[in-house]
Order: sequence, then structure tokens, then C-alpha cells
Amino acid sequence: MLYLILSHNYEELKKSFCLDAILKGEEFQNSWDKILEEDLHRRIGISSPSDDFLEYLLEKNYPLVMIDGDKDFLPREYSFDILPPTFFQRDAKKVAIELLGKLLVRKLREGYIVGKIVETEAYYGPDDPASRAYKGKKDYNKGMWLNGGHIFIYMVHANWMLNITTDKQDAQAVLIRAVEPIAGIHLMRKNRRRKNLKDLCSGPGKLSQSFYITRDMNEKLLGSELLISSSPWKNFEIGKSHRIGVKHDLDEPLRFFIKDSLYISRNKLR
DNA sequence: GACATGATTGCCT
DNA sequence: GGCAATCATGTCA
Repeated sequence: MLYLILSHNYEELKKSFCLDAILKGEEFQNSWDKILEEDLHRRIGISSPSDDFLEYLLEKNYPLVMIDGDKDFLPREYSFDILPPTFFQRDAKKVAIELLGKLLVRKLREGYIVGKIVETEAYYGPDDPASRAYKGKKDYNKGMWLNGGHIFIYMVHANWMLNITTDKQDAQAVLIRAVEPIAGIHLMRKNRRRKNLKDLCSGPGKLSQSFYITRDMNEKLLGSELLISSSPWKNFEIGKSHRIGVKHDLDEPLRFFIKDSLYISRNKLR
């Protein structure tokens, strides 16, 4: 995700948006693809980009964020490449792994909030002792039986957990545990009443606060208020572990995360 | 109703 | 790293 910087307080912006480097637009006139290659591994800001470069990025529909002052926004021309329902209508573990690196997008009146998914967990049905579906179908958990691609929300310890259902008929879901803040960062800071970028979405409850996710969205289909889109990020190492905080886990590790991400949850295993 | 529980977070040492 | 706060929901009376 390239950050195009329209204002001038570079040092402060670098800190505020946790940018690894700020490059001057005129310095890479002939190496646009090299910048995009670098963008896969670091958070890069670009000051005073040339009109040609901007046009090139927009034509590619490359994900970019404009920063003006302490506010950031997506260019109006940008359109998300929404994942089709068939993506979710597969085994939960497979979906949990493949969701890593994808973009979670929240549409609000004030603008879009976007995060890169860096940590997930797979949950199964009545045979999974850690699952909300373990005790059979009830009113509060019936969303877990919905066709893949629906939103299932449950509260634990006064925090809303965001799940996306998977499979065609079985009760399955993937819990989104953490995302790296990408865009709409000033909105996340407002919603969560916290400043530090690494503390905005590094846990399932934090993420729900930042993205303004509540029970209202439960059992709705992905696509209108909340959606998931593909992204350019692909070649990262994936780590796995047992699920966090559950009393009785299955033998198989079902938590997945991007290995060198600075934005995964810090909770230790139980 | 009353009381217990948890796929967590935040504050304190 | 330890522990209390938080609140929708389950279970039992």
C-alpha cells in the first residue's frame, strides 16, 4: 500500500503512520516497478509524486492512500476487488490461511476503513469444543450455520468478535484476530480512542472497536457495510499455532498469522 | 431474577 | 507477567 503524502510535516507523518521510509517522487522517475516491488515488504510514503506516476498507479488500480495532515483517504477512483462467495464456501482452515494478506474494508459515512488481515483462526461445528457451535444450534449462534461469506458476531469478555462463515452447509467460521491498519487510520483512532498504530487492531476486540463493528452486522452477507478484497501481497511466510484463549483446543493448530508482522495480537498461548 | 462464564483488554507491578 | 473489569448470554430457580 503506497502512501502519497500531500502535506509537509514528514517526520511527524512517518511516526504517525509507522512508515518505514519516505521517498521523494522525483527520485525514481524510471523505476516505478521497483517501488511497487519494495511496497510489498515495507510501508512506503511518497512525497510529491509526479502526475505520470499517479496516473500509472490509478490505471493499475493499485491500492494507495493519500495523506493530508493527520487525515488519510483512498482516491475516489480506486475500486476494491471483492472476493466472491465461492472463496468462503470452502473448508475453514483453508479459508483462514488464504485470508492472510487480504484487505478488510469497512464502509462508513465518514469514509473507508481498511486493514490487511494478518492473523486468523478457524472454528468448526458441534465437534469442536472451542467453537460457539459446540452445544448445537441456538438463537445466538445460528449464524454459524449460514452459507460461507456471512458475518457472524459474538461477544466474549465485553468484546465483539468478527467471524466470517465458511463452507456451504456445515457450521464453520474464521475469526479475524488482527489486521494491519492501512487506510482510514484517523477514523480508527477516533473509534478506538487510542493513537498508537500497533494498538489499533492487534486483537479481535480492538479490531471491532476500530472498525466500528457491533452486533448489528450479525448474520448479514459480506459486501455492503463490510467486505473483503484481494490485495497485491502474496509472498509472506505463514506461521501457525494453537488457538488463543480457548479452554479445550483441537489437536491440530488452527491459528494462522503472517510471520514477521508487527501487528498480530500479543496474547500468549494457554 | 441471580449468578456464572468467556474465541479479551488494559492497567499495574 | 499477573489480575481485575466488562457485558451479552447461558443455566437454574
